[in-house]
Amino acid sequence: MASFPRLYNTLTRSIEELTPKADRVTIYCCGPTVYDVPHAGHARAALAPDLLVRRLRNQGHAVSYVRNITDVDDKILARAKKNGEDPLALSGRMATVYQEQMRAVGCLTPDHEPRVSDHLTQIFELTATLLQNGSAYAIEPEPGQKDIYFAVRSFEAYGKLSRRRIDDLIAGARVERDSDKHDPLDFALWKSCGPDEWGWESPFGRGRPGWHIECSAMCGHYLGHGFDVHAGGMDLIFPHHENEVAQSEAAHPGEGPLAKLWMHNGFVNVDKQKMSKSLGNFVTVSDVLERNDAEGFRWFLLGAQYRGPLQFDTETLTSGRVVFPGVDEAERRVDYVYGALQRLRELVAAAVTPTAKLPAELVPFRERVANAERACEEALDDDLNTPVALAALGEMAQAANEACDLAKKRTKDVGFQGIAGFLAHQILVAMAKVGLDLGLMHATPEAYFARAQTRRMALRGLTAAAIEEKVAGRAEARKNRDFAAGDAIRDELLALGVTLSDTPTSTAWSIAQ
RNA sequence: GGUGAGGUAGCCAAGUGGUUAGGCAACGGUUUGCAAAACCGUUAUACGCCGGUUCGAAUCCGGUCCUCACCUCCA
Repeated sequence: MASFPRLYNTLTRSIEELTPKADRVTIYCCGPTVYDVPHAGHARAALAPDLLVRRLRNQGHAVSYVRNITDVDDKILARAKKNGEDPLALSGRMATVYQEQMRAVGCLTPDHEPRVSDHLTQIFELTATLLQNGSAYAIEPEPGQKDIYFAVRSFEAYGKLSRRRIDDLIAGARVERDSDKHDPLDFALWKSCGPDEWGWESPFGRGRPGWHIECSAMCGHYLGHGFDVHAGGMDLIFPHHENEVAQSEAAHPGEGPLAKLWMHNGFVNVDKQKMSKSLGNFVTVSDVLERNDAEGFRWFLLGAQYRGPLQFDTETLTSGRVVFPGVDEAERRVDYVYGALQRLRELVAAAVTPTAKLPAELVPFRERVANAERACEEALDDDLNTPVALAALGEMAQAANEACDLAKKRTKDVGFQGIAGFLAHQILVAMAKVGLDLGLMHATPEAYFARAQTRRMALRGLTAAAIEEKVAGRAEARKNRDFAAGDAIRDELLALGVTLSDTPTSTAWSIAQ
């Protein structure tokens, strides 16, 4: 029986079960305007729909996922001018960075990543439709040029998404400089420009599209009118999404709403304030990935439910180095879970004896893991409650560690080892499933720890060869039972950030964050 | 002014009427040559404030204080 997640719908202000119109769930996410590198907030915004897509696919549903890239915009033009760069070269460059970094934080590549510059035709068509049916009007600042505006008052339902009344908006009265508009709330579909300015030839003369029209044109082109889920940041509810609704629904009268369900993610806050370019308090994704593991960052972002605020703390150490304590903490959790996975894999590698009936002392482990797996899925289906889902994954890792501890105590019981290995295999399967939903734990533990170690060594200016030389020296001292000398070396390494852990046969080392 | 979100233990963060969220940090213990990791326990009868409803409220209702966001570009 097919089931679907329940999600908060901004349109109805309530939690609803996602009920797709057709066999394929259609999802559109408002991506970034690419005039600069992405910051932590962009990553959070990409994450919410990514979780939904993952969950749906893992439940066996077909999904069409579209995330646009706005590569035509006045901010891009302004930045390009400043750089002395072609605007599309700048936006192209930044789009690549965005795509790479979103992939790095574990976001699936969307089925389509349309760019405005490739969809001018669709924008022309939509604009023409709105002109034809009286939803939009043209003003001619120069002969042969046209500025085209959407007539907000022609769309009766205007304000239904953001719950604003037109008259309240007028009362809120920003100063309107462009008095050519019929109404101060009207917004541009097409902005004319001179022959030497950045723009495209259109049926309305040379110019550039307005801010909102590109999303209406692209979501309609890829998903049709009336798709299932439209996602984006909370700051887009008004005016961007309100205007999208107005444009698209005015162009498709009688065809129902543009999107059935609107999901909006909360902000990443720095000192309780929204992280934003204009405040200058932003931390870029590169800043974080330089310092922390990508999965640690993802875990951090999942640590708060997507609709609420997420507190991003920064701390400057006495050394001057800036660290992100919250991300560090999340990364330690990732270490913990990978550590448990590694132990499970070792147990499986040693022996696996499939059995229909586990001994009584192992039954509780299997039950805990099954419960945690169910809790994780239920949490995700309940409006993507990722903090609860992460707690469930942590519970699985803890059960795994306990089971491994138990097996370790019984190393001489060969029969038990095989059965424990079988249990370990089952736990691995369950954790892999949960990891797939969350977009976490997709590396092998060995690969994860190797990459973490490489990065942490680089941060501290250490090399493996230097560390191993010290470790060898300590092993020699310990072999001679000169524990004082051995401990001195260990303390020396610890001061450098290297932690040693002795096993009966060898010494492993790891780097602190 | 209009609209919306939120205030939960030292910190982060779930929870929308009654049975443990979870994590981090700190401390104690098991284990260890000593450590690390792992495991167990404590910190924790926390829910901005004042009333009300109820057998029972962090959770519902009324009031109030504070914070943040959107109304101009924003994920």
